[in-house]
Amino acid sequence: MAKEANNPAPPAGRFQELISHCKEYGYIFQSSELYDGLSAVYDYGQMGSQLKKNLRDEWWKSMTQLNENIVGIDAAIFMHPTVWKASGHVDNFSDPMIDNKDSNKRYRVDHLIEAHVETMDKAAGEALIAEMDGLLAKDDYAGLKKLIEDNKIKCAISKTSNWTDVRQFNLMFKTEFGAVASDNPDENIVYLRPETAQGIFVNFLNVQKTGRMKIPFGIAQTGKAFRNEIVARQFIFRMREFEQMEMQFFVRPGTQKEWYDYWKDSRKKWLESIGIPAEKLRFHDHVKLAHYADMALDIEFEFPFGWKELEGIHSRTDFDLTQHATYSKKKIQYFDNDLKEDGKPYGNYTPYVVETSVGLDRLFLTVISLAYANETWTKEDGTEDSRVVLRIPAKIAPTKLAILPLLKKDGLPEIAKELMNDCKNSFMCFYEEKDAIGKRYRRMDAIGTPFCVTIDHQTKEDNTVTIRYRDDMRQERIALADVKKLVMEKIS
RNA sequence: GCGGCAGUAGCUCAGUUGGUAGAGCAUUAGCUUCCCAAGCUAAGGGCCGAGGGUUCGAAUCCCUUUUGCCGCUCCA
Repeated sequence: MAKEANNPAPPAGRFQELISHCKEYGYIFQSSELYDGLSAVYDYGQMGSQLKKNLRDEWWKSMTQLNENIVGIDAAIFMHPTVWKASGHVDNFSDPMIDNKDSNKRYRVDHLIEAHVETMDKAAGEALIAEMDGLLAKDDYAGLKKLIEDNKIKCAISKTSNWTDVRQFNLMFKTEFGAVASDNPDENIVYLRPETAQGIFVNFLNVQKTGRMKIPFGIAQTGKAFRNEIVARQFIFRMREFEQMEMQFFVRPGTQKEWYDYWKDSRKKWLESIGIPAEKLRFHDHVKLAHYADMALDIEFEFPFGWKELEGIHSRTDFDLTQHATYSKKKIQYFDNDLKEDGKPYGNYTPYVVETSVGLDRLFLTVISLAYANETWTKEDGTEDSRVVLRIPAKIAPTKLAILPLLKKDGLPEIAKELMNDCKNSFMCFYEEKDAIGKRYRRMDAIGTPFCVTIDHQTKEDNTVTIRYRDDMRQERIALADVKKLVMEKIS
């Protein structure tokens, strides 16, 4: 029974189908749906949380277990507020913005004023810049708006001065720390981390010393990060609360290029190893580099809505460790005992960092959008048949094996439950005795279970069962005693 | 955040000029069934996204709000 996927396109419509399917089969629900939902926040359901965990475990294993020089940590979400000053997030993550009501075009206030200054004579321009800087330093948004209006600054598109109020868009969430509010509210502010990387940098010395780590070495971490995005859309692609899987690799200065190339290659291979086809992945070099980077690229995946970033590889130089050394007034260096060509050790230096950072939610979306297929075909009797199937690779599928007695009588359930008890300690199993066997197979296809075994009357006679494969619907007869071993082989 | 469109059962949708809700599939409990959904019987499930207004009466008209989609903007 050869199958043909009948709907490779259109992507937009298929994407809607996928979102519905994720909800219907317990993969992803909108957060607080009972109360109409919370914008761009999602919950993982009974199937989704297991798939997400399997992806996280696979990443964790590939980093920490398979690399002797990479260790893992789990840093807190709350960090000292100064961390975010040192990292640059407090200054760079918030810019006053203003909208033109006629063109709906949004501008950064400083960019808007600076563009206007270029049309003025030099002295007047400098005075205006000085005035703007003064207002920006005081966070005087009303004053900035007045400055724009007084100078009759116009929108380049609508040519009008019909502006909204100036607003601050700080992408970091703030909350209060400690049960009792201080007289000075600023003293109580902590941020929800906008990235997990800083938890690694501030623990660099702890891990290096207690783990007796020698450069080059890496520190891996998975965890939640939070960004108050202005617009967060496209399902779980851009969420306000999301999970990152990051590894910061500390190297000798001057060797960052070779490690950057190494991880670029290594990470793409890993993505392919969990079933992402090479032709659906591409590198995209950053044209404009962030303040901390000397090289940066995205590994992009062709999502149903286009090529978008899945993972980032950044050469962060010694920016972060140097910043934390400056702000904490503590020395953050590494003594390298390896000998140079002249026979002397490399000595003290601040290591350079190559970062790999992948969004776990985006990886989830990648895997499930590749797996989803809505298929129809013609049966031997000429009638149409169809199914929706999630071809999630067996090693990351949430449920590995469904155990199905053909009938719920004649002792078949007893044999099935015995097999269930034998297998469930080794991998996730699902037991089902209700409904016709074909219907149960369809349900397992819909949640992505790669293997089904059916216990029938012949099982009682010769201890064999039918195993049915999700991907091609093929079935074969194997010994009951071999089921566990076969599944273990397929998922390893 | 701005503009446009939309929100009826788990899913896909119907609901006639305003008269307080239906279908199919799904679910649950039985029956039947010896290998690929859609055989029989029965049951459960919605105050029509939320709040307010107009009206004798609102799923239907108006306002606000929320969520989603598309475009713009943003994404160190």
